[in-house]
Amino acid sequence: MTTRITTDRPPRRGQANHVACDDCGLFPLCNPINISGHELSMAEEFVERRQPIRAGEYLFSEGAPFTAIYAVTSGAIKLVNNSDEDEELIVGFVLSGEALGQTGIYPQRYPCSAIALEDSFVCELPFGSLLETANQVPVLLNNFQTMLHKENFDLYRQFAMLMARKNAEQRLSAFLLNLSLRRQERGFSAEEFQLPMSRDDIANFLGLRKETLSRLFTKLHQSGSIAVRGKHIRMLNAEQLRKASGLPSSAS
Amino acid sequence: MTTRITTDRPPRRGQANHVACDDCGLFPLCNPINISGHELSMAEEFVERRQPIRAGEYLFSEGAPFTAIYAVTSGAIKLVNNSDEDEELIVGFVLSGEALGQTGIYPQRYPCSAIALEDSFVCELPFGSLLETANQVPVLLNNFQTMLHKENFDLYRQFAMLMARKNAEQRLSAFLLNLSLRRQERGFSAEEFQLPMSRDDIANFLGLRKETLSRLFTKLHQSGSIAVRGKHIRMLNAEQLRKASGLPSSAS
DNA sequence: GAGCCCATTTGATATAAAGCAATTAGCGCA
DNA sequence: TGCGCTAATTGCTTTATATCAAATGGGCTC
Repeated sequence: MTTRITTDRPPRRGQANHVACDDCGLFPLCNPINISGHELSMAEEFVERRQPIRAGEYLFSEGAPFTAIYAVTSGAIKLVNNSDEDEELIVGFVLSGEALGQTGIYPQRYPCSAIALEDSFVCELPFGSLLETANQVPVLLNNFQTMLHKENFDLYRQFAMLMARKNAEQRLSAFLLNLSLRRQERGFSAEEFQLPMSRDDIANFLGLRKETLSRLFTKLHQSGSIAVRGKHIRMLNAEQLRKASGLPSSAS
Repeated sequence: MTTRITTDRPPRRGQANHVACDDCGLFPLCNPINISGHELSMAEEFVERRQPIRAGEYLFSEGAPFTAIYAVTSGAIKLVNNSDEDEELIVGFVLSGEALGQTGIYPQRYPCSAIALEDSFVCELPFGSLLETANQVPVLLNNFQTMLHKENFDLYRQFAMLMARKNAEQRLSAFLLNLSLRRQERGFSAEEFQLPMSRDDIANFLGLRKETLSRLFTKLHQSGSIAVRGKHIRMLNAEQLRKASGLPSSAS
């Protein structure tokens, strides 16, 4: 085996592990008018492209003033809440192609910290530029609102309310389906991938202990739903996993 | 003991059990400009005031087109998700003075059903009117966005993420503190009140069994945190309850 | 390539909550 | 006021997950 960190397949377009612009969650903001003919791109002027961030580094910190929205173009980020003094509380993971920081808009402060799970690249869209341009391009603000609402609903409200009532196996099943689906949405393989986070991080996010989580990985492996080898996951039977998740139809 | 249903104290202003307009969550939308001198009130023209709704009746149904935002002026409403075919999933409670229906804006459909827990009154603010007026009064839209973000953060994101990791006692403690705080915000007594919902509803919302919940009420009662007699609650030691909730400082 | 460190897995036991059954209490109605 | 229905409580048993402890494994450094 080589020393390559990931065995992910490349996305539909662009370089391996890097998401292409038109698969990126920030695309509707970077390119608010992309209909035939018109070409207003904020990307050229405002977006700071491909900034590197090393594993463990903070992209922004909880409570810091809200200045920019980001998109992960490669790698992965965890969102951490430290308000509970003693231990960190992981409130979400941001995958390659997904946006983060949007939720800072309401109180004008980031509600959580963003920490790189592995060496990553991000694009930065300063919020000031966004507002300035929004006056000329109303659709921009609309795109932003849509993004916010979608995120609030999909990522937080539904998922968290479900979590509160699901048992350990259902939580892990739902989590894996969720990751797989999100990868698919960004043009990555939904069937096979490397988990960017540790077992501890998953356990933290799902409100379980790492021992319980480990046993569950073993159980899902043995039941034939997935193949697990360390962080490498292969989805063998998504339908079975969906049943195990206790979710109605399509996991958010 | 008399046959009066509730022993709630009256709010700061207005009739007993009815919230006054300026304690109402819809106030910033009904009266977007209430600064000295100006008086633009949507209330006079558009708001349908004090519509009665009987216990068990639907105010709106999950999936129905989004037409209006409501405020509960007296009584209480439960928000129910029926997407899980077999059983209902209670995703929240709306108390007197609070708004509901706002979250229908994104997909233009109500994401859950609203069912009266007891005979109640609501005000209705048609969304069409809101949009029309918003063109003339930009601050209106801003108030609306603020309301949405606040709700998404307070009511759902934080609360639900906490729930997923809290044990039964912590959940119930947090729930009671949350109710108490919300009553206080609307000018009702935070120390003593009637629960508008059944034990089954609370258990459903908190992801617990009613037997577990019942034991916990007994436990909190015996520990001196609260006094319970059926649906009547008296908060005896909020600080103790806060500790039991495992929440950092002020429960949302 | 060997050794070390830390993440992960596995095993054994304790504990919290669910599940089931029976009793009690509250409330509407005759 | 008493009856009857349903909600709520309580007791007992089972199950799922946490907890504690030990063993294994993978990746990194030298």
